[in-house]
Amino acid sequence: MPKISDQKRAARRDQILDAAWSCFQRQGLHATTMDDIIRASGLSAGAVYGYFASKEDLILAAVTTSLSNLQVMLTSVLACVADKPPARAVEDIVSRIDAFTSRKGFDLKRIALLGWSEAQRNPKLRTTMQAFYLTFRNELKKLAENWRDSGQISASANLNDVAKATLAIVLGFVVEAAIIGDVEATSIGDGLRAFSIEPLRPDKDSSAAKTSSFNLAERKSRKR
Amino acid sequence: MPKISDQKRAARRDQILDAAWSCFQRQGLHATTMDDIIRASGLSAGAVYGYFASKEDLILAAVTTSLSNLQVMLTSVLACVADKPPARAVEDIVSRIDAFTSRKGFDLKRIALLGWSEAQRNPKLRTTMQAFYLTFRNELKKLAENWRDSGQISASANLNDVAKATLAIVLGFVVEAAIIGDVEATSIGDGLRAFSIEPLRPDKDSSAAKTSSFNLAERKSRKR
Amino acid sequence: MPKISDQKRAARRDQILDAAWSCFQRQGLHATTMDDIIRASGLSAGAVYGYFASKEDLILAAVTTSLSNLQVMLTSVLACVADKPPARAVEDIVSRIDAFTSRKGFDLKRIALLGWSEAQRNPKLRTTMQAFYLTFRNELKKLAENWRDSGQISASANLNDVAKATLAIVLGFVVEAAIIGDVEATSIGDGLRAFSIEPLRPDKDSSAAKTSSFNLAERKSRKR
Amino acid sequence: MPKISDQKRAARRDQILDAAWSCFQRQGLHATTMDDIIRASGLSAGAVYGYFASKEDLILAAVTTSLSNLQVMLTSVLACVADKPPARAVEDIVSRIDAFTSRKGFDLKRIALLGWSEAQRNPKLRTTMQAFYLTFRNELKKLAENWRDSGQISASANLNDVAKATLAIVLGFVVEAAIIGDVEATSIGDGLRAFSIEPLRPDKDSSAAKTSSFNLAERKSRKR
DNA sequence: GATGAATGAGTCTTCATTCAT
DNA sequence: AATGAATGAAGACTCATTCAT
Repeated sequence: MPKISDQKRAARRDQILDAAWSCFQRQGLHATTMDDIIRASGLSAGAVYGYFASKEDLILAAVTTSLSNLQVMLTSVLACVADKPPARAVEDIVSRIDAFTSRKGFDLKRIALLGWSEAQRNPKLRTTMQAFYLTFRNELKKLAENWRDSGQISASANLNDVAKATLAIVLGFVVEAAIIGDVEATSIGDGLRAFSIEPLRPDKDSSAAKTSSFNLAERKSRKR
Repeated sequence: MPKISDQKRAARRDQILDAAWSCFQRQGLHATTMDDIIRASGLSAGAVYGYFASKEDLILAAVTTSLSNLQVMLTSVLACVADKPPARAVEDIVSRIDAFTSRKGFDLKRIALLGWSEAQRNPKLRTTMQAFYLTFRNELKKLAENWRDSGQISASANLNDVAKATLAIVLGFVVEAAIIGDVEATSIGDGLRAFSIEPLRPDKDSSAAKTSSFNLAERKSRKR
Repeated sequence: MPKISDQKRAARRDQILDAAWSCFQRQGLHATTMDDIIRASGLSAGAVYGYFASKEDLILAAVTTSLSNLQVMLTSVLACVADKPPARAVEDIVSRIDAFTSRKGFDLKRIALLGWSEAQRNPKLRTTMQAFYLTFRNELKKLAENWRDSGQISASANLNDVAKATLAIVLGFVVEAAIIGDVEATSIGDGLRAFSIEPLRPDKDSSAAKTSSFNLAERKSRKR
Repeated sequence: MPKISDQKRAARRDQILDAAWSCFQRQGLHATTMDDIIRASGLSAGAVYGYFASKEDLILAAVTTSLSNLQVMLTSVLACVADKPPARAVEDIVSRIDAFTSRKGFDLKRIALLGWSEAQRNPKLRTTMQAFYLTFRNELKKLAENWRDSGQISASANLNDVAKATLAIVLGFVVEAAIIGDVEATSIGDGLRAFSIEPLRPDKDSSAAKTSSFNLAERKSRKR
């Protein structure tokens, strides 16, 4: 039988990964059986094992792929956000993360929790994740540099600390949204803004659409 | 063996819970087998099942107990922190969480990730957790009220948003510390302070710029 | 501590046996756990094991006791029935068996099936049962002798065969009643009578109450 | 191993069912472990569970299959027996049941007792069995109609009662043979015949009286 | 290359029985 | 004598992985 084309192979791989995430999200990483994934993928057991040597492998690939998709997205937001003031920048990042789905119908936030948990006991996964978050945090540090240079944060601030705190807010949003579920990017943005010297948005009502490129529609019901 | 005293019974229960957490932390919730826990507890299978009806039950009890211990601790920190400025308050809360171990040798932060992950697929656990975090967030809102009343945050700030953002920072610290591992309470405190009007700590200015960004060990000796 | 009186001991034993049958009847012999019986008896595990050395022992005792109660009853019916014609005698025996409950609320018929099944794999039980049924069949043979001597069955009939067939009808009634549930003593009596030269009961409608000492009330809906 | 043929699949199923019955008959339904059956079948645990979802399922299938085989057999005997006089017909039915083994080396009679016992606590099995016995009894009723029409039983007999009594004799034979073990079809036939107007078998008179009551071995050579 | 039936070690859980108090 | 907590050997069932076809 003729070798399958590389393109087809990649498509198959994605098909399996899709199926896997769909199951993982519904049942968690460990409660999902290979059989669940096999059935969801529409392939045979042998076929799936032709692409991934073991369940662990499949989990690793699934998480890595998601992370890599996320990376691409973050690079793009960070570029857009380079010149924005802190609270706004964080809000935009969070907003994009909130909206992000590596594949149709998948909630990155819930998936992240699964990955973090698994990283506790899977060193390879842990390493991959650390690298990812360190890279991201480094980008946040560059952002912090901009903020400092433009006087938006204290001139003597330790940029590493700022990056750490900023990353914490972003990650914390993911947890809060996944577990409690009533948090939005704007809550984080407005909350953070309250801490700062940055004046409240003057345009809050009149020009909401212009102020942020991301979905601010939900803001209407505000004002306590 | 006639009827065991309530005290002894509770002690046995704790003994099992201790064993369980020790295993869970090492191997994760699902990769831990009942046999692991049974052996770690020093009891027999039957005895363990006399205290917890199923593995799921044991997991639920383990998480719930941790949460409840955490609750007690948080109540006490929140009282201590009521009059402190934002960054300082957050730093103190985070610091206590960082140091917290419900039982000797257990890292609450790693445990939290396991619980969050499990809450995705265990409705009872999810509900318990939501209640816990909502309660905590409500306390943070009271704190935010103090901040506002004392002019430490914007007078027109939405307190719910402030509480949400504050909770995010705290939860995000847990993730960052558990996954990357190089974050401390002071990083969060200092990072957050950089955003604010709150003056920098007098003993900070001179050394901040020199501090290595990833090696934070030196900071430990700083006065807080 | 003083020795318990023999009377009290016997009462305790009966209490356990009662509890056991109640469970057995509901759940079957094997699906019933010792704990079920212990709880139903209101005693402690140790106490129950003070009376019966093992579950097998308890089963054997339970069946044996029932059989022995049944024996007493059968002796009395057989005496009453000595002079009655075959179909009537069988009907009366069956009727008494149908109504028999060794203990309040227990259906002998259902219990019998459990015992028979268990006898397949428990030699001691099997032997006990064989002895019981052989004794009963021997009584039926004496009955058959009366029938033959009074010309109610063929003079040249093999009395052993008659006893075997008679026993079969009685046992078969138990099965049919336990499994299908729509059979009564009168059906058996009337059905058997149809085979014989014995004229149909002339008193079928007018004097039902007198014709049989046992519950004929249910006969009303007859006549196909 | 690609898709297995339906035929092969059915053969494997039968292989498991054979193994199961072999164990059940030896040890009873509940004392038989899945491991016993697995080992007896020569397959693996997983394979067996691929054909039967649970032990309960396997028991149900085993009983149902036996019942269905029995059904086929009974249909054929009933056809053969339609014109025979009562005692003869019963004797023939019983004789065929006695000889029947759904699979080589299995004793239907012992198996029946196990099934009846199990039906007490398994509603699905109970229903299946009731349907089976009701069908069979209905066939017996048709037989009874023939008997009545040909004057072999009382013209005014209630056919339902006759069918009930006839079924009782058949079922009772099964019990008696399984528990005591010294009964044969001829005993039942002869015993029943003694009750009736049906003339004794011409070859019977001379030897009947001499025949030992419990050793029926000699009877085998008698012409039927 | 693909299939999916088969494998069998490993999981959770039960329960008859014991024995320290 | 009585108690009931503890034992631990099974038991039913699962599921990642393989390999004959």
